[in-house]
Amino acid sequence: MAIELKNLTKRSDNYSQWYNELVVKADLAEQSAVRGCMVIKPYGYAIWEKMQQTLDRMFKGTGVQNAYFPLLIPKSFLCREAEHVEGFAKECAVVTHYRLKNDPNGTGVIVDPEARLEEELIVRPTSETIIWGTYKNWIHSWRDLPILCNQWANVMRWEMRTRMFLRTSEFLWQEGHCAHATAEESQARTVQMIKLYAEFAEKYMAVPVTIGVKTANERFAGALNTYTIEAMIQDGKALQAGTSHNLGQNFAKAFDVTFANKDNQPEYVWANSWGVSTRLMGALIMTHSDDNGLVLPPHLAPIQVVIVPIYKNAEQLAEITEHVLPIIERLKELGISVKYDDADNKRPGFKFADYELKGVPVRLVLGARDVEAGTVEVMRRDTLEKHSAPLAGIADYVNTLLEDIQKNIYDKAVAMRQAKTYVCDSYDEFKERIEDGGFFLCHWDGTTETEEKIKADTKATIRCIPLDDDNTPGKCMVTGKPSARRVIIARNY
RNA sequence: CGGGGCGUAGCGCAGUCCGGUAGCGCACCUGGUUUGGGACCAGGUGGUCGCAGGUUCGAAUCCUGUCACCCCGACCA
Repeated sequence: MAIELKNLTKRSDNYSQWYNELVVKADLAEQSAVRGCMVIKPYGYAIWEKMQQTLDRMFKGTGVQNAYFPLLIPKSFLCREAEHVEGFAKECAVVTHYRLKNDPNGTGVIVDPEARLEEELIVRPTSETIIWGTYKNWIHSWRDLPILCNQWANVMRWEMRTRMFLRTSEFLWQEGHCAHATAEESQARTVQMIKLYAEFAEKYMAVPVTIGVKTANERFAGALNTYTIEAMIQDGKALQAGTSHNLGQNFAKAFDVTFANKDNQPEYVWANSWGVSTRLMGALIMTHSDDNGLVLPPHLAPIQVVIVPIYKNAEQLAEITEHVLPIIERLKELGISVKYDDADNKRPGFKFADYELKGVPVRLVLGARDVEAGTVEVMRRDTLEKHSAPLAGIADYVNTLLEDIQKNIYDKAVAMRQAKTYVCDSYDEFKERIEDGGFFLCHWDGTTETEEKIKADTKATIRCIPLDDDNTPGKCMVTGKPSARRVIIARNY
């Protein structure tokens, strides 16, 4: 198949199309028959699985256990927390009937009007309500706390406009829901989990992120505080990659979840919830990819090394394979996933392009020439550089190279973000420069009005109030009123 | 819900203005030659032109209606 990806550039006006085409051609996903939903194909899902496995390991290291709660939520549950229902009501899919029947007027089936549910069920947009409805029965005493549960699930938000991985009607995610005996413990857990997400993003995805707090405007519906990790995409836009919410006692009060504390006094429990979704796939793709396709970080690449033999006939292939097998064995010993592509229905040039498109970090090529010279050609996906290396000890060499690539693409992403992060004190200058994207570090007077003015004027929003140590006060860029510190303002996905 | 666009083979498109045998590229099948950066030659398979009406001897093309999907907004992780 001819791949035309190289004809696209990453100018911001067609970045979206470029991204879409990349997702489809790299065989990650495709649009489904259901509007706004996507089919994740095996290769795309393999990357998601790597993410899942890594996150799961990290969660378990903090004492979190996996559980599963129902897909359908009674409407009355969702309505219990006022802000929560306000936040999600506009985008919920609703189950109203439980049966179909043959259409009496012809062919096909219709919804049986007799089978109307007494109470409608909502397809979960998130699970706080059903989980707190359940936790109520689990929690009686301070000895039952904390409860640290996570679930891997799908959720549905009936978005008007969708984009593959970044915003689909149905998406896969993980949602953690913790119940604690004290406000301090719950707050500590909220921060712990956002930091865990940041570590995952930087160490495994090689995506640098900024940890921060959301403004009241951008906060999760029903939360006291929302912590976020914000990544920067190659076109300079921001992408919220994960959130952790301190829910205070809001949900405990809504669902009447109390426990007897050590003084035998009833007390509402303290809650937090945190999640990351298949949106991380979007962040991964948009951060590293180039015009040749995906660039996957070695720590998450389903195939870390591909070996392509060059041969003219079966005898040559047999000879090359003899040299390749020990390499594969040694790579596997080192825990490296390797694919030996000796298929003879595709020519080498096609394979090269195809594995580049799919972002495989390292390619080894072995032909008669190499066998004779005792060498192998090594190509690294991040820089597209190739060179010859000795066949002896090649697996260990590749092992080091993979770490090199991991570090390099992270450094590159950091440099890109650095180059597009600006300190700005003039609103006029801001309005002009925001058109080209980037993070703007600006002073803000802390009011929702100013935030909304910025949004109305420029379509940019306050992405977060960073958690870093730079707490220099100043004057609001817009109103001139006092500001405690700079915040990140950007356009976002 | 506003503003644009599109619907013709599995995919990407031309043909529509001006009605007259359904076309091209890729993919697929067969045979051969190839194989160190997306192979080439020859032959072949495949389509109720989104759907429903209408005009006409005749409609992918004109008229009316309708349904999808895509992009840009509003909304949002």
